[in-house]
Amino acid sequence: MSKLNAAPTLGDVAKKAGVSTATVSRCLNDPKRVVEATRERVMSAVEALGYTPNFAAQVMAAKRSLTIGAIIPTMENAIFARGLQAFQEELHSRGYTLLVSSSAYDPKIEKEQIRTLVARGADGILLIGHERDPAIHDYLARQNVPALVAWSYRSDAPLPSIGFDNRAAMFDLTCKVLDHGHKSIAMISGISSGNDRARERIEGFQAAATANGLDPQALPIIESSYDIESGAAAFSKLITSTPRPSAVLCGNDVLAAGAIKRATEMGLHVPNDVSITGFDDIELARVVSPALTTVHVPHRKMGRRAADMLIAMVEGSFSGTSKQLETHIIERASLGPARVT
Amino acid sequence: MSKLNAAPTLGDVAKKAGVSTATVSRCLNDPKRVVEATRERVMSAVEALGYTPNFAAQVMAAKRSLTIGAIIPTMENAIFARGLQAFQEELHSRGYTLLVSSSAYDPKIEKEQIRTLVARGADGILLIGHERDPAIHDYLARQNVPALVAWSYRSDAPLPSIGFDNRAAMFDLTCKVLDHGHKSIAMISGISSGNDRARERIEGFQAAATANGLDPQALPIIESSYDIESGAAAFSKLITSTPRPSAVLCGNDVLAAGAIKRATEMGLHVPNDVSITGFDDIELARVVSPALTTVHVPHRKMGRRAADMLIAMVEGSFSGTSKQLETHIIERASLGPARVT
DNA sequence: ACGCAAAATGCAAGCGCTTGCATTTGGGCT
DNA sequence: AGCCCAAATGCAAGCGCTTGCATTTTGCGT
Repeated sequence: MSKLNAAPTLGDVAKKAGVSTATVSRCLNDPKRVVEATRERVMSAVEALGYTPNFAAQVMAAKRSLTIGAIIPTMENAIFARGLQAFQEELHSRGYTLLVSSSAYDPKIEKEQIRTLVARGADGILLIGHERDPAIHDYLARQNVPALVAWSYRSDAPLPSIGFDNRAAMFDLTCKVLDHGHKSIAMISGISSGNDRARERIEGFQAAATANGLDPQALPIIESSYDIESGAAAFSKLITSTPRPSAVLCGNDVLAAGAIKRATEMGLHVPNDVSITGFDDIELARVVSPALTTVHVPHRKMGRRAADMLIAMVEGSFSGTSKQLETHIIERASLGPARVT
Repeated sequence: MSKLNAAPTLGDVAKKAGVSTATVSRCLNDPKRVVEATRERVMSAVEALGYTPNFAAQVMAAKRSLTIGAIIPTMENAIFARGLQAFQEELHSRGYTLLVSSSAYDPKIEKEQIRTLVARGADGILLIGHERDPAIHDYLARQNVPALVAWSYRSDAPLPSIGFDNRAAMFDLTCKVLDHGHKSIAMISGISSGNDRARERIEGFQAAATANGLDPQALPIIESSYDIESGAAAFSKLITSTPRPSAVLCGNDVLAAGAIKRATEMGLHVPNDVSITGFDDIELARVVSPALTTVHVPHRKMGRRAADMLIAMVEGSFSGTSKQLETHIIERASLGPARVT
């Protein structure tokens, strides 16, 4: 059945156990369909040969891979780590395997990765954010691969989603900052192009300003890529604005960590000289000093629910409704009252 | 060839282009073997149908997947992130795809993941560290899947490796700390069981102590899992030792970040009251304050070279020699002179 | 003992692709 | 025009597994 020194196949096991390949297959996939005595014989043959099923062949024959793909914008910081971890744990407990790849926030790469995951037989795909070429939806529909969007809730989007309201969360946080008496505020955002989460957070920021009688056009906003150094650089620029901001709201915790770092390097005390806030509440938020006031996102819950929903979609028992989760503000030392001038 | 509303196959493309499946296949994999006119016809059929090759079928027929698997102990912190990123970039540029999974530092899980990756047709596998059940080597040999060990160099190990000398690096760092006049030092290590890197770092620490006239048995060492909170907890314990350590060396930067955090919370100034060092030089080392004195590891270089070596192994052109890389100490503010008492 | 339905197992047809080998085609020469 | 060889293409056999259907075995009731 197979040459010397090659991996053993189902056929090898079957021959050794004196049964047909069908029986071996059933023994492995649905043991109760095989009588005890036979099963034992087969299992010990499997053991003796060190047999491992060939995944490609399984996928091909069964037309299902029990594999879910996820494409996240970046693995370089921990923004998605906790949620993804929970996602994967839940998938695992349901018998699915997770394949992850990162798109570096590039729509071209994301498109490529989607094709790759589909080609690899992913039964379903998890995507981040709603914004992408509609052709992708057609492609996924044509290939019969369900997809779910996470980290961003929207009820009217082409793909079902699970997440929270980025705009409202940032609105609330901005209000909280203004409540501390800050009049001159600024924002360091992630790159908003192709990133609905970043854009919605900007909108929330501006809307809160408007609602509190500030002119949103007058508030400086710098877009920056999501790493600590860029956050630091953006802070440097922002802090020279006139009037100098007394509070800088950041699009996520990584940017905020960069801002704090730079502020400290410049001899500014946080929050006495300048308040800084983050978004996401990743571990980093508690490590920097002072610890970050930030928006807590229920990462693990989101991951678990995402797994639930996507599996339901794959198995054809999906209700079709998107799911919105709540966020809340965590106050830590990086936000203080505006200094009286 | 294929039913309505199902993904198009090679056969569909062939029919549409009026050629055989063989020609389509060659067109896609080795275009120069097909004459221009035909190629164009085929390509536009591919385009029109939105055809994507079925990966499982390709693997099955070609018996090669152009996929490399990597199993790392954890994705939860950034220890392996940079190296893995470089590894993946290099693989990508050579036409290979990377599949990553994490073992949570559990040998059982690692074993399982190895089988999974092999079953998925990985052409080669990257592992971290040398310590594992020898049966795994047999299994890999039997399945004809080459494996390379990274993050730990050893010339006499069963598997070829690329990495650095963890023992020597920690030895040097410890000497450096002692040079600063510290007499009472302690270490927070990762869990050494099943982790040769952690164990070698402990050895280096103890050897340096011995070489400097200290009794290594007298130096407190706490093993702790690799996260910030555990590092903080370990620091709490350590700092109550008698005599109180004036310098705490940590097995990696994450532990050191936890130690700094706790020290600060306890009102201890780093480095005036206590010096703290890390290992790995990940981004976190520069974010914490004070920034960490640590061992710089050439992550990106290691990743790139690992890709080189593993591809060579897969393609059968491997020299067989392991590769050792150099590390060096980065001095930042977290290490200061011992206080004169 | 015998007959029968149910349980257990076997048969064999694919799944979509690659590739060695056979066949056809196309040019360049004579 | 007629040949010949190389280039282009087609044929068809797998790759290792799952699964619908057919066949055999088992266990019971009578």
